[in-house]
Amino acid sequence: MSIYDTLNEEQKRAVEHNKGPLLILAGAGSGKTRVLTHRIAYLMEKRGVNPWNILALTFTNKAAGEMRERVDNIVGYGSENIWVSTFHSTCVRILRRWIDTLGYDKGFTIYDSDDQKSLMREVCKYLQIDTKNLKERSLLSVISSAKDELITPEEYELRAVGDFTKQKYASVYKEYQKRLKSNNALDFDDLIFKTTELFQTSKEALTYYQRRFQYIMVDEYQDTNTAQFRLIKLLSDGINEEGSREHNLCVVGDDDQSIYKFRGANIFNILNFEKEYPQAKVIKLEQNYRSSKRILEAANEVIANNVGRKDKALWTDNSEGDPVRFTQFDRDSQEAESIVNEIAQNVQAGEDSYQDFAILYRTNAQSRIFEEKLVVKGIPYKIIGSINFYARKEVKDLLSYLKTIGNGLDSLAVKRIINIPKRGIGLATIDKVEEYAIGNGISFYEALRQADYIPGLQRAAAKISSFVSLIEILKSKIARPDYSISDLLEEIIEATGYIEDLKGQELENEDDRIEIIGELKSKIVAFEEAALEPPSLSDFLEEVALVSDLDNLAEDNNVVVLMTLHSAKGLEFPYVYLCGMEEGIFPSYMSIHAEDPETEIEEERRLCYVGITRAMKHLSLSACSQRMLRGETQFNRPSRFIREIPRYLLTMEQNPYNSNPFRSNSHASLVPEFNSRLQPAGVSRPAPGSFKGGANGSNLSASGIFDKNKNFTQAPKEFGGNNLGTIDYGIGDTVSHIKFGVGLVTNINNAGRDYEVTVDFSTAGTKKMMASFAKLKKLS
DNA sequence: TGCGTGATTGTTTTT
DNA sequence: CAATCACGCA
Repeated sequence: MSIYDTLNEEQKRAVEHNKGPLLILAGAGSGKTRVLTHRIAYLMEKRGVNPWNILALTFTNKAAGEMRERVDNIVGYGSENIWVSTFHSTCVRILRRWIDTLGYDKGFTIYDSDDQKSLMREVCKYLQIDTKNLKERSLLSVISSAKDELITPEEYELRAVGDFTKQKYASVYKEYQKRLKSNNALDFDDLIFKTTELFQTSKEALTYYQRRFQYIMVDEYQDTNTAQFRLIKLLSDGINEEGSREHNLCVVGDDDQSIYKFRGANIFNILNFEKEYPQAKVIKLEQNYRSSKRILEAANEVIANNVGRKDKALWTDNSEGDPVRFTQFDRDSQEAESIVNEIAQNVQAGEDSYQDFAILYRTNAQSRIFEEKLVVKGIPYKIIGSINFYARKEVKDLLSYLKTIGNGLDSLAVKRIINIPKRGIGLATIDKVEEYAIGNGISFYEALRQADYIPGLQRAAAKISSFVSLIEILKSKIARPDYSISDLLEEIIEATGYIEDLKGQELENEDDRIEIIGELKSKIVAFEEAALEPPSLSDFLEEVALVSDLDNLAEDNNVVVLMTLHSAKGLEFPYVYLCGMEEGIFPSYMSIHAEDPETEIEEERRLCYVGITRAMKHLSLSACSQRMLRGETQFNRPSRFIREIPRYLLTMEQNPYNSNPFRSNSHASLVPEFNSRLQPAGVSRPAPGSFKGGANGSNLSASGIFDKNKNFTQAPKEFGGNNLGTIDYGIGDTVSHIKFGVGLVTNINNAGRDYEVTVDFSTAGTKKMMASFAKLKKLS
């Protein structure tokens, strides 16, 4: 029996597809990584393709690492010659070799978003742009979108004619790009952009890679942006020995999981693949191997509310599974505590371990309260993505030393550390040096070396030269072949007295900070040990620039993981808690109030689909009627996505913390149908001592229970009353249900604002349901 | 130059 | 509730 026999029919067809473009529409959990890895194996084993000629592109290092590992496992030999890497690393690798043709130095550094912001700050200062009105972040996002669309500063300027704001953006973009170049630095978007630029200017480079990459695979194709699309297209446009274009391009994606529009992802890349390549073969993978029937159905029902999707229907042979749970809490603290307690109980019961649980949320800020509760309970956990390790202050400081030593042209790094620890070199001095540097067309560091010639420095000049000689000494040391990066770091800490300085500052979390430095040391050591030959400083800096939090997930083994829905894509967990299912949180306030809410809500819905389909066995959704967000209390109604899940798939619970639901402080109804009109979630910014505004447009005003204009302090009291509608059936009556047909009412419970009715259906079995959802009709 | 204070202000998601 | 910023003082 061969390894290919374990594949289903469609998977097999995808794996065995011969030449020409192939689009694999792979639903969530349909085994797409399996198909990709088996296809690579198949190409090598059965079609004699040289591993050297295969390129597999992913978006995250984690995905790349997984694919590499799985390929290694099924391919006997030669797998190390396959290029399996992220778009960004691939581009870095190419640029390291060729970027001099674009006028950059091959030792370029990569700027992260903090660096970008610092640089943009300088640009704004230089161009005298008031960053009160135009924030650095928004300018950067304009530039980022331009780069995603492969628009150069010059083109941007051309398009900006007659538009004052755009002309301003154009000048910012130009200056920003100029400074990046003089710092010999590239930002994330440049990595892709410059690679396409390289391929368009250097026939030699393009031909080289076209010849090399005769088979190209792209994972998560729905997330590609225009620049990435162009890159793939250029690479796959090569001519084979017979002189024809084969386009051996295999892309895998799921339009329903396209969640990176904000980052420039162009969903038409996947929707129009067949137009771009009319000869393309399309294969759909619709069998899900991950989730229970109920979870999958919930996901299908939610995503069905989107229009303009590629037609597909996911199904599974897995068991029915437990119902999906929805719990409505009063407060975010209760939500967190309840979830954390539940995880603790489950683990204590012995069936499951911490790593089986994931807590997913829309925004990073929501992790905080969970962290609090997890710490109290002593549960091991890992929060992905909130702050990247390499973005920590201490780490950035020390890395800036490394960068300064490795690439003196990176002025940002030099400026960052010139006064860390304090050397008495202040802003005024830096400005003078900067002026001199610009005036003489030299780098900032070069200007520092000439400090003696800079007018007006006086005492600072001596301080600068001692800094320069420190760097120079370190530079000469790293040139020695036996001197490692970890030695260098050690030396930097020693020579600068960095740790002593840290201790001297008497910060409250001093120990954490020192521990972080230790962690950096061990990461460097690990990097050096993993390398086949002694890595260079720039190798390490490159690794650091491209690694994300998520990539290290496998390092911590048995922990509960917390992350955003975006980060969760591609992962799976037996238990998934999808929390903060509230209007204004998820879907986000931004999407509800966007210029084009329809489109934005669809993206949120895809995100919800991604979240639901992460769950294998147990899915628990929750919302809070009251939530603290950045120092203010929000009152939110349950998310519309809850309502999109059919009732018969859900069990609902309300305020488990209140034994008496009538005393609940809840301001939002559990019953989504109750608020038939969708309106913005209410946010109050109360003046001290007085609540005003409030749950505008919520069910409460709609129901007439209280008026928008009334004070909130009074509202909860008034809301004590019950909303129980009347039901015209009782225990023992026969009723009919729209989906389940005819059944016998066996029990009715008062569940706070609603009745929970238990019905014994002749065909569908016994179901518990909320009276207001079930719309039961009395028959006798 | 550097530090402390109070005020202001912000919010999605990330390679 | 943060993080950032302007301002004033040593």
